[in-house]
Amino acid sequence: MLKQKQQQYPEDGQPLSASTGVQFAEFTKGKKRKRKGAELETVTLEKDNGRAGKGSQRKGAGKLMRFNEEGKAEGYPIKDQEKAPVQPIAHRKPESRPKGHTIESQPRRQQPGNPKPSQGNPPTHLLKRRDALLPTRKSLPIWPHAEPIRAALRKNNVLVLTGETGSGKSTQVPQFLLSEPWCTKTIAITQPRRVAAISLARRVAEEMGSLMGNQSPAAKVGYSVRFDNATGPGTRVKFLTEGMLLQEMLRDPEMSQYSAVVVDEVHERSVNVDLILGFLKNLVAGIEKVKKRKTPLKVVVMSATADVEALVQFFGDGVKTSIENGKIEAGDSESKISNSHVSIGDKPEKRDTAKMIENFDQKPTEDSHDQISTCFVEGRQYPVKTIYLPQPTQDWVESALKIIFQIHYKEPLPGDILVFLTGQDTIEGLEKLINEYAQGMDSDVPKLLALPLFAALPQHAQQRIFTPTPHRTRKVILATNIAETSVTVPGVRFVIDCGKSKIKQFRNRLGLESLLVKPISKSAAIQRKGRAGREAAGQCYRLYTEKGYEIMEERTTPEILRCDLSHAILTMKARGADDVLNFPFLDRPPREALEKALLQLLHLSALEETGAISEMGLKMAKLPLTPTLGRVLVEAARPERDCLLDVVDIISALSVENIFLNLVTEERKEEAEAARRELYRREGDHMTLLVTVQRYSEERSDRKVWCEKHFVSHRAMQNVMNIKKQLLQQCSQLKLLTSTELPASSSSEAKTQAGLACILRGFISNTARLMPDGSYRTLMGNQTVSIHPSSVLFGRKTEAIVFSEFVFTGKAWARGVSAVQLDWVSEVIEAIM
DNA sequence: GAGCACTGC
Repeated sequence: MLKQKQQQYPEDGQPLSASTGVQFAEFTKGKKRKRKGAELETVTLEKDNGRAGKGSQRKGAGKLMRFNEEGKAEGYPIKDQEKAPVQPIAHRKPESRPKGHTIESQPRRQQPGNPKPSQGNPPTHLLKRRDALLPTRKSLPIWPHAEPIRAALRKNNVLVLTGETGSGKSTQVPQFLLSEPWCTKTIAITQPRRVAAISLARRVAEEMGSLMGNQSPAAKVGYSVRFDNATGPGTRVKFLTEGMLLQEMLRDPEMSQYSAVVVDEVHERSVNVDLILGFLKNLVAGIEKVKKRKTPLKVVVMSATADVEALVQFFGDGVKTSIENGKIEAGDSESKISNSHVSIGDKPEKRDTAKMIENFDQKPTEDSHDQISTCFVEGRQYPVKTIYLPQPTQDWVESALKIIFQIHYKEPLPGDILVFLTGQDTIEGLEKLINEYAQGMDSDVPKLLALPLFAALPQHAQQRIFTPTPHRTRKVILATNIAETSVTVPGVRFVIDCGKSKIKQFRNRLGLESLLVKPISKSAAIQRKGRAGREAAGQCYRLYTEKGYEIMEERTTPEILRCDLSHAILTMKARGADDVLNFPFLDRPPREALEKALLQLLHLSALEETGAISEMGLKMAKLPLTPTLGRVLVEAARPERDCLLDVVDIISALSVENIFLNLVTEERKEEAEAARRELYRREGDHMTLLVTVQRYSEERSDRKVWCEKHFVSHRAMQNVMNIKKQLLQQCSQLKLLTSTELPASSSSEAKTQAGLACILRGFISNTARLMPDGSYRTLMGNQTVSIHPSSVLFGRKTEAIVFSEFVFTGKAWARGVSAVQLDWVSEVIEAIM
């Protein structure tokens, strides 16, 4: 069977014949250009061709590879960043690191005569490095735009900047603004991911000849991410994650420490970025009831895709329009803008990069903030040829397999293949098939090395994609959409895109979330394709037809339209944006979703009957937890509960991915069951988590060995301890930690009951009772739910349950389950209804 | 007796 199939792959390196069922319609430029709606694609191709020669001639381009062309060391996830904050990004090429020293170690070797950093002058080697980097900076596409950008922000408070991949916007824009007369304080630049914030800060520090913020009081550059704050009194450029800035905005509503906020990667449209933009809009327009700033806050919104119109409209009169229309449709706003506005400078279609700033009045008012500047900066990308399937396929694992071997036989090395798949199971399935087929290859054919890549994969296995490809070998990286944004895989010239991805969707009616395999959007398809053209010209095989591409949605549905909104709304209320139905949303969630979330917050007593935020709600909003978990924590601090320390342990464990390792074989599973038995508690999963965290904390000899013995993830437990520490700090700040709790003050039975009562208070909508037929039905909603097989209560019958997770995967499952008494549940429900 | 894309405070 295997042999037969192998013979379908010709050995002479010719493409597969029609008999194999794989044939591709070639993507032709001319044909495509005439087609409307595919313009973005066409434009990229055109421009790519134009830039290819330039790019390849560019000297020193390769040396910058550790950063992408924006000077951004794109997010290889170093999970234990806080443990190794100065660890070089995993895929940095050794030669691209500063030679002979690191920024971190050098200061200790200061010669006595050299100026000390604390005296305000950076060490000379930093200045040398700064000067050496200047030519590279000057060659970035954004460099010629420095003056227009400065001029635009002198005139207006808001700038929308579209910069394609490789334009250099993330590193250069803050540096352009630093010397401006209005810029007397700090510039904040937000990033969706920790690694990006950290590595951008490092890069900009190098370019500015500065130390990192926590190394010297004079250091000008810093970053701030959870568990890792590297800022100091002299920090003028501060990279932070979106979540970090949101927390700051709750504590300092007028953002008094900043002169400007640069919101980067807006096109990714995280819930956090949507909230930040809404708050900034209110702040810039003076709508929010915050203390007025003495100087206006400058706002730069940066996006990779040309969504300028929507953003301009948003900061212009967006609020009004969006309320009138209920929901802004992308197409709608586009046509409106183009009718009422002149051209906004160079569109992507043009290759010429003349001055691109043009201001245009949205509507004349006395306020200058109604004027928004826009700017487009081209990127640096090699051309990528797109190849579609002639016929749609159901079995993309099979199609991918054929194309992998077709490329392998036909295309010369080097040139690795990146395959986008939906999840772990399809990845592992394809990996197995590749290895089977590769065994049958002739010895004169180069080898194939299949490497899986998904977030749940252990760190060391993920690292394998960065190790140099062995001689006469082609890597095939099988990835989820982690490779779309979070990880840049080096060496890729061929992309195979299955056109699907798993998307989480919250169902308001049922109050549960489900994970669905859905077609990706055009913008995601373009993003995936672009991964083939980062180092050289490439090819993208799409496992769908050209028609299939054309019927894709233009862009991925923003997260705010498909998630549980209770956290977002609590944040809004905590910031004083009381009227959530009229909040300036870039995309307005359906009314039903907003109301569902408001009701949920009311049930948690985070809101008063009037809809105003309660004192409890304010505390919950300041905790790095979902509203439900926040509520559990606040409940535990009440004197009559008095079980805060236990509950912090449980919540910390609930805040990380599974702390119990997932075992594959039956044998290992049984082994794990036996080893964990001493941790399991009949009260359920929450008390089991508590015991596990307690035992781990008590372990004084070797915690790693303890974890191995109990089949517990050491990495997850380290994370639990970090979160625990942070929660305890915040509890003390919020005056929650004033209880007289003593470990021996009450019986363990009473403590368990108190802990469960707190969990019940937070998760009151996630409760179910046992029915006579043995099934469970939720008490608020009357839906059938089953205890997930991963629970210690699986297969057990108890009169009522409370669960911390409610997911739908073929069937409604309760995960993280505790047994409770039915009258406890009824009591709480009666009290809140 | 099931199955889990990806971030982040």
